[in-house]
Amino acid sequence: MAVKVVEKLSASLEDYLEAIYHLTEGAGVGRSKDIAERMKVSRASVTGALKTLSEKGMVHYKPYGYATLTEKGEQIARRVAGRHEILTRFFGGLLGAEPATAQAAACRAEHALGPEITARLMAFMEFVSKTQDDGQDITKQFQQYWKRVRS
Amino acid sequence: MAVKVVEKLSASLEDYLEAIYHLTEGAGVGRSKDIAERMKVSRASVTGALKTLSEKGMVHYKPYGYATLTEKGEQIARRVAGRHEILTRFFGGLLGAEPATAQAAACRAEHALGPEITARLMAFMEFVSKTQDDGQDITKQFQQYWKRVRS
DNA sequence: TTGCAGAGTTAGGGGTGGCTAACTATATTA
DNA sequence: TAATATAGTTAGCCACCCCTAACTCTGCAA
Repeated sequence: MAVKVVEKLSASLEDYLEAIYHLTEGAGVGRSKDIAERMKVSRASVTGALKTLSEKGMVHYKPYGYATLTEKGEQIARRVAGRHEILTRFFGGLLGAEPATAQAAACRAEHALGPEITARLMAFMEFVSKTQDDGQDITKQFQQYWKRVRS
Repeated sequence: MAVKVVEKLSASLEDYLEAIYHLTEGAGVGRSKDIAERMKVSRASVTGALKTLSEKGMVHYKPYGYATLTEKGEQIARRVAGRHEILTRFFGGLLGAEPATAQAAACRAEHALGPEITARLMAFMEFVSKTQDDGQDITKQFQQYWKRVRS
């Protein structure tokens, strides 16, 4: 009578869910080829991943058909995408890294964050965006500091 | 005439270097058994990793002997340990997560950060520790915000 | 010096996840 | 409707990294 409350997914499978999530946004469909292109893997790898995700009840998938997320899959995809987004804003917006650099780091780090850290980081970004001192927010202050400090 | 400027190591191998680095600090030696215990892997896994790291010129290692880092290995280990440390301070010190939670997340995230993000994060932590507003540093302000916001 | 406990290694196996090559299904278009 | 291009799958391979079981080495104690 094992009831799996939390499905543990590998970083790789999480990435597939996230890709499908973004591809199916706005009436799009999850085509194998597009997933492969987006993730820069072969179509064969996508097939394998879809099979695994299907077995885990994360995607609706039939051979030669489109892939769509199940409720469970979408839930996880949203969470991963959320982490990705918050990290991108942190690395890019606050720390001031180049968009591409911030994106890449976020994609790698998103799997490392648990709910606790995620919640706190979200609150922190909110806190930062709300705090104003002398008409200057923390972002601006740090950007000045960074300019001064890097040489 | 290929000159490997940057040796790419897997997250796993980086972890082994970091473990050896910490074990050999303060006149200690890198014993296989201790590495295994620290990393919670079997001794057999350690042997395999040491062999690989030795081939890559990261550790001095002879069967049945102690492991020590080469200059190249120590350089990488320092970098990884530094990232670990800065992330722990960020997650724990600034965001206020429990030490164990912060540690664990840092260990997972340390491999995801490139030099650019690392440098900026270090500067940010420095900036935070130096900034004082109304006799309150950002850490304290955020902790108050967090208390208010979480429910 | 011998023998034994504990440390270290080897052999073999499993899971994941990527790849290419070759095959099959689908869909488009003439 | 039949040919063909494109999308998708399958099969087989490799790399990584972990495991257990069984063997070997080393150093210490009797």
